[in-house]
Amino acid sequence: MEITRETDYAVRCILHLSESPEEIKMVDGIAKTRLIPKSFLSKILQKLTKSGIVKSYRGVKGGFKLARKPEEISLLDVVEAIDGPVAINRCAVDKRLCDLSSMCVVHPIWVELRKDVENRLKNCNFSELIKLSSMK
Amino acid sequence: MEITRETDYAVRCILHLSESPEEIKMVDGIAKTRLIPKSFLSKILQKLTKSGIVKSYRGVKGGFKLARKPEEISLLDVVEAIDGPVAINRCAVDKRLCDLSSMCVVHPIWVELRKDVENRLKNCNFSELIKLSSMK
DNA sequence: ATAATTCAGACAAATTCTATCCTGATTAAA
DNA sequence: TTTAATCAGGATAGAATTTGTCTGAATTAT
Ligand code: SF4
Ligand code: SF4
Repeated sequence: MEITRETDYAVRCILHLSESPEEIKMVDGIAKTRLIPKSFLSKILQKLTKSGIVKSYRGVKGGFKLARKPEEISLLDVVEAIDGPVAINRCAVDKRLCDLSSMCVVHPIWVELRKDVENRLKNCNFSELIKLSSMK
Repeated sequence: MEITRETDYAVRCILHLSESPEEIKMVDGIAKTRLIPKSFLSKILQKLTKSGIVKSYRGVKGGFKLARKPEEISLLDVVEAIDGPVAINRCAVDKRLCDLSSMCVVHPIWVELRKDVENRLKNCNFSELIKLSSMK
């Protein structure tokens, strides 16, 4: 039960952009400072753009910057943008995916755990994370 | 971020065995009543045996039964036996898996979330789950 | 126009998931 | 002692997902 590297890369990337939310940054620079394969990051940024977390600027002097303020972006936003819903178990996102769900005693456990994980991720925004890094 | 089907099957299986902890049950019967592919369940039961959750009995009238009481088996035990550690993110199980971990501000978040999920799963044992099913 | 940059999609290697099958070992019972 | 039932372990394999790469088209500042 792990997030993918892709998701971790996305988090690194948003972290990077959060450090100077006004600046437009290029894929190449982000990739190098955050140790992410460049062309892979390119794809990730497309997803982040589609889900409205970053904004893209094409052409010369183009690049990416946050679409909203760091405090308005949660870890959950980023994780869901890349990996889809944090399901924990498939039935927790849609009962109908399992024929046993109506009589299954474990089902409610997964549903509850899912909510819990989601809440924790939702309560963690990138403004807070950045503050932690400036304290070093 | 999901458990695998294999893990879900394992949980179903332990649930089944927990309903009559003294009885030795055959793969075929468990597979049929819990809707698990038989040969796959066979493999799963091998893992559960190796990790000491169930005991196997070979030969005629052989099969499987729980190695300890249902209240002494947690969801975490089963999940870990099949899927390995509940990592949430790779760095949460071993910092050294990521070169950035020493200066990463997200790392502690994953570590904490991991502990939290583990505790929830640890606090859920199969005796409690069975009680829920008998209340229907 | 030109150069720089993202966008979109096709492509593909590696890994993991989801099994199946076969042979051999073990055991209870006839 | 023979036989049938049952698990153990390993080989195999298709499907899905992960983890990327590459290329050409579109866009834009200069
Ligand atoms: S068996 Fe229960 S826990 Fe497993 S997928 Fe079905 S409903 Fe969910
Ligand atoms: S970048 Fe941070 S969160 Fe991601 S794997 Fe490395 S230490 Fe963990």
